[in-house]
Amino acid sequence: MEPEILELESFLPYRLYRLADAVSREFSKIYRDRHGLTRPEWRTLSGLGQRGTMTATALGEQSAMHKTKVSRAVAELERRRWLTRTPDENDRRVEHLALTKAGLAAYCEMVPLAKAFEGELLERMSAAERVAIVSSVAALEGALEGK
Amino acid sequence: MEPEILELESFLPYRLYRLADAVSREFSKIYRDRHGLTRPEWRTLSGLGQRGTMTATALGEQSAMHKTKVSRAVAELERRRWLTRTPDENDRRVEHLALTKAGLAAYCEMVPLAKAFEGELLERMSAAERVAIVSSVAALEGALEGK
DNA sequence: CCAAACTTGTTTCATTTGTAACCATTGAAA
DNA sequence: TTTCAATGGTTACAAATGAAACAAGTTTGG
Repeated sequence: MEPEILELESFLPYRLYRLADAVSREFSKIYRDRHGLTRPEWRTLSGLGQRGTMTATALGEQSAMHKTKVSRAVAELERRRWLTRTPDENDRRVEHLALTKAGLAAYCEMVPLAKAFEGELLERMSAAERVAIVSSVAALEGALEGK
Repeated sequence: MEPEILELESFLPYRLYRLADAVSREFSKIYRDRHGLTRPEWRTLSGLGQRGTMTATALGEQSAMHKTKVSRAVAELERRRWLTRTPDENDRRVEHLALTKAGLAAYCEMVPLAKAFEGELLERMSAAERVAIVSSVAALEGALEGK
C-alpha cells in the first residue's frame, strides 16, 4: 500500500508558523536596530505604554509571555531605567510596573514605526484580503480554543 | 499632546505570532509525546517522508530551517537510525538523505495524526473561513515578499 | 594550472528559552 | 491560631537557537 503523504508546504501549522516567523523577524529589526530590544522587552514596553501601569502577571497575560520572560524583560527595562516598580500596598507580593519618562519616550518613538510597518503590509493586500486575514485569524484562534 | 497608543492585542505581527505559536505548540505535543521529536526533527522527518531523498540544503529550503537546525536534526535522526546518508558521487560535499524503514514507519504513523489535527481545526471553522485563512495567509506572505 | 571565491555541512560559543525548583506572601481551612 | 494550598515573582539549570568561524570540496578567472 502507498504510504500516505503530508505536504508540508501547505500544512496549516507549518504555513502559519513560517509566516508569523517571517513577519515577526522582519518587524523585530525595527526594535532591535533602534533600541537593541528583544521581543519580550518590546512586548513589555508596548504593554506598559498602552495600559500605563500593570503587574508582571497582567503583562504576561496580555502579551502571551511566560512569567520568566516577563521577569527577565522587566529586569532589563528596569536596568535601563525605562520602568519603575512600585510595591502594592495591600499585597506585598505584587509590584506595579510603569514606564519612566525615558521608557515612555522610547515607546512613543516606536508606536508610529510599528503602525507604519503594519500599514505597509496591509497596504499591499486588497481590501477584501485585509478583512479576511483579520477575521480568519480570529476564527482560527477560536477553533483552537476548544482543543 | 496625547501619546499615540498601539493596541498590542490587535497588532498584526503579535496576533499572528501568538496564533502560530499556540497552534504549533498544540501540534508539537503530538510528535513530542509520540516520539520525543523536536520541531526541526519533525520537519526533517516530514520533508524526507514527503520527498523521499533530499540534501540538507534542500531540506532547509523546503522547511524554512537554518542550516544548523537541519544539521542537528539530521544528526539526531541518524543516531536513531531513522535516516541514512549517501555521499553524492559527483560532489563530495553533498550527502543524500533518506529515511530508513524505521524512519518511514514513524513518518507513516505521524501523517494521519497530523492530518487529523489540521482537520479538527478546520472543521471548527465555516467553509468561508477555511477559504479565507488559506488565501489570506498566502496574500500576506506575498505582501511580505516585497519588503 | 593555480589562487581566490564560493558552496556544503559541521562545530563552537554566546544568547534565549522553558521547566522546575524556589522564596516570600497571602488566603482558606481546621 | 496554625497549618496548608495557592499566588506573585525570581532563579538555577538544561536544552534550543543563531551567528560566526570552520573544514572540506568545488568552481572560476587569470
